[in-house]
Formats: sequence, C-alpha cells, structure tokens
Amino acid sequence: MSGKVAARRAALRDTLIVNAERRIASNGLKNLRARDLAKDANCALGAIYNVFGDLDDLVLTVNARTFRHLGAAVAEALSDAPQDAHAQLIVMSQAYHAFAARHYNLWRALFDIERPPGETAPDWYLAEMDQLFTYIDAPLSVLFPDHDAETRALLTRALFSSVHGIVLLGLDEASAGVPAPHLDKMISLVFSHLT
Amino acid sequence: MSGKVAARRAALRDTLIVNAERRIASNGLKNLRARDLAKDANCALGAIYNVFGDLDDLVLTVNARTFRHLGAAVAEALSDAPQDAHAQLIVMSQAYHAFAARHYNLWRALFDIERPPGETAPDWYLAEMDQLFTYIDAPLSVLFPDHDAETRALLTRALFSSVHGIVLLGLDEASAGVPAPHLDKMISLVFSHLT
DNA sequence: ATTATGAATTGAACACAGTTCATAAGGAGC
DNA sequence: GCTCCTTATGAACTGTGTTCAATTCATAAT
Repeated sequence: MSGKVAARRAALRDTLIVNAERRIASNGLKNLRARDLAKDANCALGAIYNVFGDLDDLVLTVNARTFRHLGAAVAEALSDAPQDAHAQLIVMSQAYHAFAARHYNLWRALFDIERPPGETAPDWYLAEMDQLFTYIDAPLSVLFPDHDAETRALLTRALFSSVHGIVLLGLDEASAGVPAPHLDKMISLVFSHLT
Repeated sequence: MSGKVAARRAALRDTLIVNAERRIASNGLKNLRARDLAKDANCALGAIYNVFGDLDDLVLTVNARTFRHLGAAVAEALSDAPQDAHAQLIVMSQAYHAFAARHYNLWRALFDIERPPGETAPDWYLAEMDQLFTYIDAPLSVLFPDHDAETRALLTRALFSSVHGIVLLGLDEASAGVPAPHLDKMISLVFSHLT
C-alpha cells in the first residue's frame, strides 16, 4: 500500500489547515506561529514544510477557503434579495460587511498577506474576485443600461472597492471605529445616491 | 552647556527620520531594518532606542510627516479646483490617488503599521483625518443641503473610504492592477453618479 | 587643571521568529 | 529478514527587534 504516506500527508495537511484557520480567526494572522501549529497537529516542526512550501502557502490555502465562504455568503444574500437593483447592491454589500465583521481576522488575512514583489495573485483569488464582480455587474446593467461594457466594468470595480474601503476603515477600531449600523447606513447612503 | 546632549540626540533623531523615510519610500515598510538605519546614521544599534521607544515609534514619526504631506497635497489641489462641488470632490480624490501612487510605499506605511490591540490611533492621525473629512464635507453640504449633520458626516466618511478603497485595490498590482487613467476614471464615475 | 559623579552610549548578547538539513525512523520489494 | 530508498524529525542556522552590563563622556566641584 503506497498510499499510506499520501494519506498521512493529506491528513496532516487538513489538520494544519483547520488549526491555522482557527488560530488566525482567534488571534489574527500576525500571531500565527509555526511552532504552535506543530504542537496543535502533534507533528514535528519540519513536517509543516513537507506538506506546505512555507507558512505563506498554508495561509494562502486558508485564504482560499475564506474567500469561497465569503463568495458564498454574498451569493446567498443575493439569492434572498428583492428584484430591485439598488436593493441588490445594498444587500450584497451589507453581506460583505457582515462577513468581514463576523470573521474579521480571516477576512483581514485575505489582504494582509503579502506576496513577493512581482508575483501575481493566485488564480483562485482572481477567479473569486471575478465572481464578486459578476454579482455586482448585473444590477449595474439594469441601473445604467447606457454604459458601454468597459465603463460598466470600471464602475463595478469602483463600487466593489468602495464597499471594501468603507468596511476596511469602518472595522478598524483604532482609527475610525464606526458602529455596525452606521456602517450599513454608510453603504446604503452611497448606493442610494447612485443614479 | 547642557544642551550638548539634547542637540546630539535631536540631530540623531532627524537623521534617523530622514533615512527611515528614504528606506521606506524605496524598499517598503517591511524591508526597514534597525541595523540598516544604525549604519545609515553611523550610530550604535542601541542608539536608536535612546531616541525612539522602538522602531514603530520611528515609523509613526515618518507617518506623521507623510500624512501632513498628503493633507497638503489634497489642500493644494482643492485650492486650484473650480467652484463646482462635483469637480471639487473629483479633484481632491484624484489628488489623493496621485499622492498614493507617487509615494506608494510611504502611503502604504500609513495603514500597514499595526498598533498593539486596544491602542487607539495617535492624535495627529485622527486630526489629519478630520481635516480631510472637512475638505469633503463642504462640497457635500452644497450637493445635499437637506441631509442632517450626522447623515452628512456618514456620507463624508463613506466617500473618503470609497476613494481610499478604489486607490488601495487599484494600486495593488498583484491583485487588481488598474492603470492610472482608469483609476481616475473610476473615481470620477463614482462621483458623477452621485446625486 | 584635576577629579569625581552620574548620565549617555555602545554593541554583544538575548529572545524569538521561519526555515533547513544531517540524521533517524519507517516502509516497499525481494 | 534484509536492503534500500523515502519520509519524518528537531536541533541548528539565519535573521529579526530589543535589552542592558560595561564603557565612555560631559559636567561640576575642588
């Protein structure tokens, strides 16, 4: 049975992912320690590097999960939303806010991990991003049927970035610290003025 | 002459600030090294800690300068702007974009430094932020005279955060990477739809 | 001038990360 | 059971920020 090794490695991989996710969620990305993970998984320190290239690889794997969950949360909110295009944009954005607030450290890890210079984001990241853009693009087509595709693509990006910025600064307790209902109002304010 | 020591320390302080700023600007915050700074300043490693509590203290000092320059850039753009409220919002935002692009690493350092948990942002940070909010508030008062003060304050925050988000994601080459003219168009798109 | 005293400076040492790699342990094929 | 190759191990290596005992220096008293 030569799959013995593979199975053990796969199990270790899962254990590491689960524990890394738990540790990031509760203590934040910057408090993630290789030695803690090894203890969690009852494995040698070096074993982590048999399964992942380095810690960033592991974090990136956690991030892929997080981004999927984020996409799912937005999609679910959208599926329950009314037909009104404005309402859809607001519901999605508030779902983004809710996810970011609920899983703050995991959400931050999506953007706080830094890539070596010149390296591009992983494919799943760009794909998940595109998916979010697609959700936004539909109601925008309804609201602004006269825009050409490129302009609408820019507006889509711009509005996603806007919501991201509002949530990012709004959830940063130390600098801005806005209560959740205010954040939701800020989101709806921006979209309600969008004509 | 007891000012001898104080003068030497003040000189070292300045030297460290200037070199830290240069190093952050060219290599980014995460490549700033205490030992490099000591070599730059021809001082002992420990001398840094006679003058600053820790490296974060030094970076915070650099950040204060950067934030002042940022505020000045926005103010200057505003002073050259037309009377039209929409135009003012766009000009300021594009000035923000221009500053962030021109001094990318210094601008990132403003937000990438992390504070100990529970610690609030320094006063100069909040004050500089308020100043930016004030610039935004004026044209918004013209555009939306019917909003009460609190709603307008939320809209101000929301729009600042929006621009920040657009610039933040737009300048992140690895993930989004939007050319500068597109970024400016995204900014003007958002504001041109604001009614 | 000389010396005595305490403050300021120094840089080797410390603590603590991620990562590596010589060695040990384990499994596959005969 | 034996051999050989793969895999796992964790002590050691490298590179950080920070500290602090030892030293140097500035000031004032004599």
